[in-house]
Amino acid sequence: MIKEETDSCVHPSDGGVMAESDKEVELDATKAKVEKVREENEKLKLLLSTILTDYNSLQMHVSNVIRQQHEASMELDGNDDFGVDISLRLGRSDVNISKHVDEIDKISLLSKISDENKDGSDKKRSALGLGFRIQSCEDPDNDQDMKLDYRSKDSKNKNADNKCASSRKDVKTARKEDHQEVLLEGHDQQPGLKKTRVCVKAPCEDPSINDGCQWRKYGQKTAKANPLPRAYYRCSMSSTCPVRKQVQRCGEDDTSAYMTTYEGTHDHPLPIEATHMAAGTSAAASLLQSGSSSSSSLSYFFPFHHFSLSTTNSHPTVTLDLTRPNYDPNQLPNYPLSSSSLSFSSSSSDRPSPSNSHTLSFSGLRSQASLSTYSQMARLSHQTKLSGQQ
DNA sequence: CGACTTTGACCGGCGC
DNA sequence: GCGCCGGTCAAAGTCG
Repeated sequence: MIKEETDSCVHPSDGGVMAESDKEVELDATKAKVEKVREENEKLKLLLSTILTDYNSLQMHVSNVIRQQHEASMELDGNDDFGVDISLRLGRSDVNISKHVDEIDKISLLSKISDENKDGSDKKRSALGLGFRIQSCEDPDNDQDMKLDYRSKDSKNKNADNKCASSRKDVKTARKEDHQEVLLEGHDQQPGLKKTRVCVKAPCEDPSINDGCQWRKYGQKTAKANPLPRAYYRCSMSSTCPVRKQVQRCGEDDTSAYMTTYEGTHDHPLPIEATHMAAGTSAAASLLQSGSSSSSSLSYFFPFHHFSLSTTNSHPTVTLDLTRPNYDPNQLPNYPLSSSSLSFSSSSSDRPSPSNSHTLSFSGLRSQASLSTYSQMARLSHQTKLSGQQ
C-alpha cells in the first residue's frame, strides 16, 4: 500500500527535474504515514492483548459455571448429562464472523463482571492446570489449602527421599506412594481408572508446540506399536510439578503431525498463554470424569477442531485433532485456518518458526498465543484490517 | 557452569 | 514364573 503510494510519486518522465525539496517533502510525508501505520499497529496489538486477557478470564468463568451446573444437576436428580444448556449456547462448530464478533463483545462484558470478583478470579486463574485442578478451584481457600497440603506432602516425601537416597527402589516406592496419594486426593478420580490424559494431534514441524509451559525431556522410547520414537517430557516450571507429556510423531515425514499427550495437574501458576489449553483440557477431563457422552461443551474451547473422548488402557483420554479444522471454509473465504496459519515453536528454546504467507503483523502476540486463541485472534485481526481498508 | 538432551539400564505392570 | 513392553532414572554428553 505504502509502496504503491511511493511509486506513484516517482515521475521518470521528469528526468530528475523534480526539485530536491519536493522529494524531501514526499519522503517526510511517507515517513509520517509509516509512523501512523506503526502506531495503529501498536494500538491493534494492545487491543488484541486486552481481548486475549478478557477471553482467558471468561474461560475460567465458563469452566466454573459448567462444573457448578454439573454438580447442581447431580444433586437434583443424578442426571449425568451435564452442561447441555451451556454447551448449546457456547459450543460452535460452524463459525460465522459476525457471530464471533458478538461473542467477543459478550466476552468483554462478562470479563468485566468477573473483574468485580477479581480477587477470586486471579486465584482461580493462577490455580488452573491440566487435569482436575479446576475441581478444587471453586473455593479459593480450599484450593489454597489443597496446594499447601500437596506441597507439604511433597516436602515430606522429599525428606523420605533423602533418608532413603541409598536405595533407588525405595525412592521409586516413595514416588509411587506420592502418586497414589495425589490420586486419592483427587476425590473425583474413578476407582480402577488411571489419570485422565489429553491428547493433542497438531500439524507442525517441531515436536514441541508452544503451549505456554516449559518442558524438560527426561526420556525417549521406541514403542513397539509405532517405530517412531516417543519422547517424554515433564513440566520444568516447578520442581514439584507432576505434569508430564509424551510427544510422538504420527507419520514418517518430518512435516507430519505430532501427537502430544498431557497427563497430570500443574501445582503452580501458569503463564496466561498456557491457560487456554489448560482450560480446554480441564473441561475435557471433567467431561470424562462425569462420564458424560456429550462433548459439545468442548467446542467452546476448541471451536474449530475435531475432538473425541475415549477410554483406552484404563486411561480416560480426550483426543483433540488440530489437523482437522472443524469449520466451514466458505464462511471464511479470506482466512483459511490451515496449519500454515498457526505458530509452533520449541517451548524450551523458543526457536522461531518459519514464516509463511499467512503471517500476521503482531508477532509478539503470535509467539505467545495458544492454538485456538491464536486462530481466533487471526480472524479478528483480519476483520479489523478489512474494516480499516474500507 | 548450569540447564538441557541423550541413551542405556532398570523397574513394574500385564499377558500368557 | 517368565518375558515383553511402556515408563522412568541417572550418568554422560552437549550447548549457550
